[in-house]
Amino acid sequence: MADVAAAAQVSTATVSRVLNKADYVKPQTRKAVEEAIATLGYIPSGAARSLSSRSSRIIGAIIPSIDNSIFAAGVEALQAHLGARGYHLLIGSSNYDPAEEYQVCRSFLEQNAAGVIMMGETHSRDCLALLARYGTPFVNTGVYSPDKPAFCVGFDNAGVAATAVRYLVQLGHRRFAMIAGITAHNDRAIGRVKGVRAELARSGLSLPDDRVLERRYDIAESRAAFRALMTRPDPPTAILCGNDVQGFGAILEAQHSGIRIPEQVSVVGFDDLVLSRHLKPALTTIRVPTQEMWCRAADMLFARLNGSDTPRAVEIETSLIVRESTGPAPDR
Amino acid sequence: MADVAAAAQVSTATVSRVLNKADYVKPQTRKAVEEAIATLGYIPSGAARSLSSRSSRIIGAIIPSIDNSIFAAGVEALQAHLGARGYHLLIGSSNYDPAEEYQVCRSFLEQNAAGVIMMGETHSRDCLALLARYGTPFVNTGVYSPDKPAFCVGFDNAGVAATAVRYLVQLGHRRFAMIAGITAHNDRAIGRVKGVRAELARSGLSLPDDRVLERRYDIAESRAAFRALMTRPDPPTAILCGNDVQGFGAILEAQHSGIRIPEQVSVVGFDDLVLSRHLKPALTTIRVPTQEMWCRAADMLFARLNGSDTPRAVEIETSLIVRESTGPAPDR
DNA sequence: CTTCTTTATGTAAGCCTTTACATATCATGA
DNA sequence: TCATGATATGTAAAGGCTTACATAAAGAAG
Repeated sequence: MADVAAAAQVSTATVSRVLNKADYVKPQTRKAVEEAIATLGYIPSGAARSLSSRSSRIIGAIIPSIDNSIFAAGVEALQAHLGARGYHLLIGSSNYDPAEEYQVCRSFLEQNAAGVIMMGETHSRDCLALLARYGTPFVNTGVYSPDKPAFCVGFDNAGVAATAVRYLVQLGHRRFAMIAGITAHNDRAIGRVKGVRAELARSGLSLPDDRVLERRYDIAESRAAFRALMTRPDPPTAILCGNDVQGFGAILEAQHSGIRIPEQVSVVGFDDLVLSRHLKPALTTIRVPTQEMWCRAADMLFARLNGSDTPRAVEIETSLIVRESTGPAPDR
Repeated sequence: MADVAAAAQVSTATVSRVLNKADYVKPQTRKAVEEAIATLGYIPSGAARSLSSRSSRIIGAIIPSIDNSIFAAGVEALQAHLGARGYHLLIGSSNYDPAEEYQVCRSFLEQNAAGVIMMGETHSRDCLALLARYGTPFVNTGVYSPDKPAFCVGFDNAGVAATAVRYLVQLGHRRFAMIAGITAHNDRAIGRVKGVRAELARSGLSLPDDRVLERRYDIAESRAAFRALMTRPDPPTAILCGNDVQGFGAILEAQHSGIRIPEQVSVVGFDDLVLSRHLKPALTTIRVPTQEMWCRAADMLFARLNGSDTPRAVEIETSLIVRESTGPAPDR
């Protein structure tokens, strides 16, 4: 930086001002500095900047599992969004484990992250305490809870799941089952199951515990779950899946075992991954604008970082995408 | 840090020594410091550490596109690997564009990354110059070039692709086609095409330019490519895909348009994504131990960072996984 | 018991910025 | 012409750590 200052015949303070796009700097001076920066190939030290300004241009994102298209797409979009604004993305995964989440969060604070994005709203006390102590803003994604104090951007998982149920009930379905995500420490999964139950109750229907199979978001496990469900004495005519990966499992297993979707059983996914529309039958699912969600989360962080205000809870719009995997309930 | 030092009744230098697990520190002193750290909930400042030590615990990874299972799985594994060693993962994506790669690389150096992992070995001059100037070690992944100066961990794309061709030739195939990745700036894609051509040549066969369709790694585009290939007057009996996503496109399109795989045409993928074995027919493909590859890349970086030595080029083992999408060439 | 090593700890400079404060320059209106 | 306020730039301290160097304590050797 001293070299740049010397080359441009100004002080380092001025170089800093040019770098930070702020304050008064004569256009002419600015130009001289920018040229010096370019010719010298000067790259400012992020460490020094962050040490000196006690804030970094790093945003941390804690993803349950990057190895899931829905998160991968989100991370991709987030990275681009941050990059375009001069920010860097630090990522960590929690494996749906609050303890790991805490560790990752700690490591983000170690790097002096300016903000943190997390999935869901269930976090360990320690994690929240840490964030609070450092005054680091964070936002929860994938959930929409206007009544809670935390910032969030997402949707009402229960409500959205209910939409799918309503549609199936209209199609005449009465015997439901679910291949749900593992609900432990996963409020989104919990919400979806709750939403399904609540909506069924509204129609005087129910979802016995033994018709809710909690499985990891994994094709093999979901295939097995689908098979198990369909080989029962009284198989469901409609299966709601915790996400599209589980929906894929159902459809692929049906292809293999000759079960006809939607004639024998309707299947609904959640997320609308790219593959969903290409499967045969194409998967009816809930579309979630993941990319938008993550970018909004970043924007909320930015807003808070520079003092502009932002709504505490942002709801993003989801929609039921009806494709070929759902149809009228079979006659009995 | 001063607080910790005071609480443990030592100097900050000693706290630093405890933190860095080095030098002589009496077990008793170490214990006192560790307790002080724990009770005070002290988290060292990464910025200050990196400023002072001119090295960080950050590794940057430049991924062409995170939104591709193969990279997502790699990133996931890498993140866990680094996290377990106290390192942080900064990610950026290049979209297969050297200019973007350069920018990302620059931003990593800004954060004083200790090392960088990139895909492939085709990088812009500027990018390499930057890395050299900062003395930041990097390793190329997905390629194996023992003769080149850069560190790398991967496999010989041409050679591996040739394996698949050999297998198909043995099955009696003579009319080949390829749905390849976009080869611009992508040495892996180039290598695979080259390998296919070379191996065909060895059998006295050839692959006309109009039988190599370069498409993005995208299901819709690959489906269209497969359709285009199969509706020609003289359709191929074997199609090699640039990766599994393209293989999925082929299989899914076949399901939709009633083309029988492998009776009419054999299809081979590349990567062995999770989905491949679940499709119908299951996709014959090349298994690549991605997770291992990325972790090895990190290890090579670590080795260089602490002066231990490491081979310059590491080859990881791939294997042809024969499943249902390949079979004898149809009689003509 | 010295003296010399080895081991353990302390002191303080330096890493590269940002930023509060000081200073200099320049229109502007009286 | 001269205050005056706005604009533009400089000075230097501070931020939290690492580490070279200095020093103190503890064994080992004589």
